[in-house]
Amino acid sequence: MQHTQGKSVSIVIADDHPIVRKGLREILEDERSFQITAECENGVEALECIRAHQPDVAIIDIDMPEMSGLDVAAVVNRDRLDTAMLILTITDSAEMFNQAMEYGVTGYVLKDAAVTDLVQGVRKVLRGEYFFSSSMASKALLEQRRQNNAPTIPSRFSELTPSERKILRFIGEDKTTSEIANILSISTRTVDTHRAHISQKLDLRGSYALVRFALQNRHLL
Amino acid sequence: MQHTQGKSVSIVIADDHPIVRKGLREILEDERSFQITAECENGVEALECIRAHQPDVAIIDIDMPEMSGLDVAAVVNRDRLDTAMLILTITDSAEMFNQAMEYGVTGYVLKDAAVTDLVQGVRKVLRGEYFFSSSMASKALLEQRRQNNAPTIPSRFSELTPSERKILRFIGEDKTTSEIANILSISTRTVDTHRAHISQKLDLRGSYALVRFALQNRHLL
DNA sequence: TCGTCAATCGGTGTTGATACGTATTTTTTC
DNA sequence: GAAAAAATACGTATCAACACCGATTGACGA
Repeated sequence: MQHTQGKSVSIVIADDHPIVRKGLREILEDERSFQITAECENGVEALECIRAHQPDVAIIDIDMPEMSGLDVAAVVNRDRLDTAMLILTITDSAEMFNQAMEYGVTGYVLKDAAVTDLVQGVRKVLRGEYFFSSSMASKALLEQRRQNNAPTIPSRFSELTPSERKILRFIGEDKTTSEIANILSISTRTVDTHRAHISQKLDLRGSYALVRFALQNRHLL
Repeated sequence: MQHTQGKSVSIVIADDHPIVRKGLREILEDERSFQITAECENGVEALECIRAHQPDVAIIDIDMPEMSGLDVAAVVNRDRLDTAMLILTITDSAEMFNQAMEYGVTGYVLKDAAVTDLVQGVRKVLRGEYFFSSSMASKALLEQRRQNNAPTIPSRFSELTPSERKILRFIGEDKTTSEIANILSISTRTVDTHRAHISQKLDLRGSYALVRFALQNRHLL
């Protein structure tokens, strides 16, 4: 990563809310060395911007139309673009966090973080360091402990097989077991089995918990 | 409503996200005559601020900890405080919109509205006029047409009785009928009856639809 | 080739919720 | 004080899902 010292830092902002963009711009422009190269209002645009301007840092909202912030990160990572990424989000879901990490995102800031957090975050990712909002950091620590120490309540979402994910999507769409069976032309018992496996892996009990999960994690499916 | 002409306009901002507050402040301070009297980060604080400073306009986020923006609006309305209210929101739910209207809110701006919308909105509510983000306005028109023309699919959410709302909240918290019955020390059959009435009023079929509704409209309950 | 895993399908009993109803008591409102 | 609305409770049949348990097939890698 370049730009470790005194030169100007180019930044691209991507968020679908103009008010948030304005806020980000003002906060960042209070820093002498920061320069906003472009503002984007969706994921596709963000990707174009990053390709075109090759900024030092991209600040990307997760929840955007067209293409989510995670998708943008995935492509930036795949194409090995030389732009450090800082993800902005309101939710602090561990799954999204892990996804982001896999896509080479090194900064993760909650929208309700302090203003100074953001500036600090940009500085850190620029230097190739990691930065997380403090509340996020505690989450990450928990996660770590979970993976190292304990066989406790592992939310093994990533272990879901393709079929299981498909079923889970349908559940989120309010389909009953027999409806799903009809749509997929398989037996209801098969769907039943898949449901059972999903519940096991996610440590969920009861049909409603499944619906809740599917609704709340639609973006992962 | 006072302050119809050239004097300075005092404004209180309430939003739990510092970044959004910063954005709002910057946008509003670009207007000569606007003056930010205070920033609040939750509903309780907002109410105190409004009471203490008696601002001309309060810009209130709906989704705040402690006390929602709607609750704040309800109290401001009940106590007949002389502050015009402009609600900020990400969702454009018709129910919330109607609630807000009932609480004397005259401005309703989506967070993804244009920056100019916000300034314009403040100006309008200050003059005692109504202001809605354009996308909101079209929703309102639809609503109107629905109520005038057609007896189609009336979501009679407001007809829910207090008990029914209470039950619905529990349903959203994943409680079964018998659990709810235990908690409230009433018969399961009573809870059954309430469920049936709720389903009727909301035109929902199946237990999952109820859970979905409760989850998606938690803020209304 | 052998084992593992994903995907498929089945039996049976139990629980939770719905869809019909009806009916009493309490509270609110006029 | 009477009418209306809300909260309370019950019967019975049916359906959807879970919780046990079991099994077979095919693919892929060690």
